[in-house]
Amino acid sequence: MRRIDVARHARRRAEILDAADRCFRRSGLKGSSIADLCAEAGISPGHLYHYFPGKEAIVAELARARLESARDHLEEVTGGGGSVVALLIDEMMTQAHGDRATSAAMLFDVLAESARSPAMADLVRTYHAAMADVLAEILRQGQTAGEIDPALDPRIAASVMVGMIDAAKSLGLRDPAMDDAVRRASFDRLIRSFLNPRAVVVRADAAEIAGD
Amino acid sequence: MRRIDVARHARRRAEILDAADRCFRRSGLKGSSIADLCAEAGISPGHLYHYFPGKEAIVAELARARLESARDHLEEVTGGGGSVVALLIDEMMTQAHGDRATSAAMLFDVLAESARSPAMADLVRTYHAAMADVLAEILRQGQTAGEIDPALDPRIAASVMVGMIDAAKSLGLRDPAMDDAVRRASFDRLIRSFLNPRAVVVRADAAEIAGD
Amino acid sequence: MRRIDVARHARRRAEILDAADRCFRRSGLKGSSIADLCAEAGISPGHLYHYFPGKEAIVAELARARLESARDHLEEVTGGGGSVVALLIDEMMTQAHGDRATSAAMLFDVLAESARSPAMADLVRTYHAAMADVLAEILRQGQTAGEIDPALDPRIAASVMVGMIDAAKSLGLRDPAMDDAVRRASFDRLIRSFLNPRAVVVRADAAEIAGD
Amino acid sequence: MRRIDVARHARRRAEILDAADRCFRRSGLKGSSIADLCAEAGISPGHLYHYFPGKEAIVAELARARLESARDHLEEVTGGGGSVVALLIDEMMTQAHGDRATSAAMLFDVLAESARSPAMADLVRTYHAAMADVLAEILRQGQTAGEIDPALDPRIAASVMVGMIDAAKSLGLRDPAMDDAVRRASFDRLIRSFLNPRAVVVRADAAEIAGD
DNA sequence: TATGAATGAGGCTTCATTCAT
DNA sequence: TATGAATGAAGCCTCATTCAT
Repeated sequence: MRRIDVARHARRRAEILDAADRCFRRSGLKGSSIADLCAEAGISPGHLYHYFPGKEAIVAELARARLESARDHLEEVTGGGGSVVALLIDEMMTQAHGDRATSAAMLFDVLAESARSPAMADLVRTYHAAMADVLAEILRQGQTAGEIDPALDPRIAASVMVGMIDAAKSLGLRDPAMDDAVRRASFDRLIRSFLNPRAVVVRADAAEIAGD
Repeated sequence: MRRIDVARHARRRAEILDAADRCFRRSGLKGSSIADLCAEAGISPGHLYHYFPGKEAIVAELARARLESARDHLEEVTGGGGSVVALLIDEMMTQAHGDRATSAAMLFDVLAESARSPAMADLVRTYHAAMADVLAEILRQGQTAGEIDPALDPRIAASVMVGMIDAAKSLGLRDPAMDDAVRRASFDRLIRSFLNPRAVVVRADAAEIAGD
Repeated sequence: MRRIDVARHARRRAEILDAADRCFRRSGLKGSSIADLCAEAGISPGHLYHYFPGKEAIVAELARARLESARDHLEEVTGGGGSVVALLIDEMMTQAHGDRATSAAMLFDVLAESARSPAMADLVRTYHAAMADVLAEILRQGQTAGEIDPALDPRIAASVMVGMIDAAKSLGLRDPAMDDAVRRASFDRLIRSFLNPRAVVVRADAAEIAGD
Repeated sequence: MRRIDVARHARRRAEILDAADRCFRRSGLKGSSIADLCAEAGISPGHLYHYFPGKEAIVAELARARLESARDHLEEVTGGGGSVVALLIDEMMTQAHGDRATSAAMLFDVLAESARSPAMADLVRTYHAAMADVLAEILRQGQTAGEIDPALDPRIAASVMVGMIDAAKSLGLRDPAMDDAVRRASFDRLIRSFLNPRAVVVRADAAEIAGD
């Protein structure tokens, strides 16, 4: 008698998560009420509990989904060839764009919450490690290709790179007036000179000699 | 009598703000109730409204106070001599330490809120600008002293430095297991090679020649 | 096919009632939700309404079933020979044992509800009368056998006996630490001396003379 | 500035407890909502939480108050002289009267809850012990006065007496049509023959000889 | 200045019940 | 017969804020 069952359930769940995502971006984690989520999802307050055991579970699942998709995206990007460093910087600027402010807001909400909720802290640590692992692999490729200073510990540098992505987001909020070209140039220099200071110097010298 | 009252009033206000600060660090902006603040400050709920028109005002004033004190601290530190770059890095590590997690949590709460509340956004922008101005002055001194690449725009670099402080905080939450020496070395390299890649390379070469 | 369906229906109903019984014992009348009953019975919430018009009907039917089975049990026990008084006391201790606490809890829930709901009050009165009628017949047999004071009104004494069964249950909750042998001895004396004080005295005298 | 303070607070608390008592008698423990209590007490829903941390606390305090007052009442009654057994029976009938049904309902609600909630079980056990201690003292006096069989363990008999009070309540609900004189006579015989079977027999003999 | 009583809206969650399939 | 999606009222509790004292 039941047929679609699982698919339908999963679809509904996803819809609710989407609605929750919109609410959380708009009003923050604590600023969004269950009633808000339900209104956004177009369901009744009671019905939400057929899909999730509570608000915390929704937050956790959404946070996990976002962190996971960030990692997946990184993994996917890795496949192509080309300059690893350029790729990294592109990635960073991309992360800082899009629904820039709201995306950053939710990330910072999650980070703030991770300082208070052990469960959220676990989530954040786990997915940070996963992202850093993916990035470390990219960095190792860059070292093999001679693009990146071989003396750098890839895993530690990867962790720092994630910090740079956060920095890009924080600057997006702190200094939204900054010109995008300037922003990109700054992070370009920041990342390049961290990953391979020698290349930066050489390039600068070449430019100088060329009469820049 | 007038003067004493004014002083008393100001003192009380400061006490309440301190209490609020403790609460907000502990439980977050939305997670702290007026009752919590009052309990922490040792006053009655009604009385709190003699000092502040509402919770939002407390949050705003506290945020302002914190941003202002961060700027003041920077300004104060500037006075001494010594290596400007080393000073910057020390400053960054200091910021990342202390009640590290709780301090970061409140900053991220404020940043997240700034994506939603125009008033908070103004506050964040204004004080970011103030901090960046102070930092820019330090960087200029470094350029005069030959420590920092003179090609760098001091004001833009200053903005990036603030982003690095945020990055240090975010990494403190994302990767708390990272060794402090490693963390310091990473940020040392990050900042030094951003501000003066040539110096980093030269120093590395010297170390190599010395047979490291 | 008709017959099978009817049997199936009855069987299902009984299963649901059993599940409800377990829930009600565990969590109380108001403490058990329809969802709980369904989970325990292994059916869906919607389906339950094919068998019962609502929760109240389940409670009523279950109460009736329990009171009825108590009466049936008494009736059944009556058949055998032997001392009627001993049989009564055994019955009382048996009632007080088993899933003692949970069984008592449900009885008291029903009694309490009977003070509020006229329908429940009717049920309780009706089945009390039925039980007392059965017990009265036992007592009459005891009087014929000379075991019980013939001056006692059997129907009234029967009502009191039911009260004693309730007392045994209440003491089980009020004083669970009381030793079972002590409990039995107490109720033994209570019942025997109520039903036939002379026999108790004579027995005591005999014991004394024997040099106890 | 505050003056009445404590007295006012205590008065309000008592008023709320009274209102709660009325609600619980009327609709049962689980059947009374916080909104009901507040409406009955004439306060707003939120305000109740200035006096009690939650519903459970109200239930517990009310249960405690009732059990305590029952014990105090017993203690008070003890003071007078006269036949201890008569006093006990009077007490029992009194307990069974008054707002009989509602009082019994609340007791049974509490007993039922004690089978599920450890906290309530503790309360019930504690106050049962207290009541039984008081009763035991009365029984000891009766033994000294020669009214009660000296072979009886007073503490155990006291526990059984409490069970009899419960039985009186249960019979009030099960068989409300029973004539009060009959009810009294039954419990009179029950208690007297339990506490001193010999006296009952002697009295019966005397009555018989007198030509009853 | 200072208290804490008081409010009522709103938060999260549970529930008995109905409905489409 | 059987499911489980769906509802919306209600339950307990918290909150920012106001008011009488």
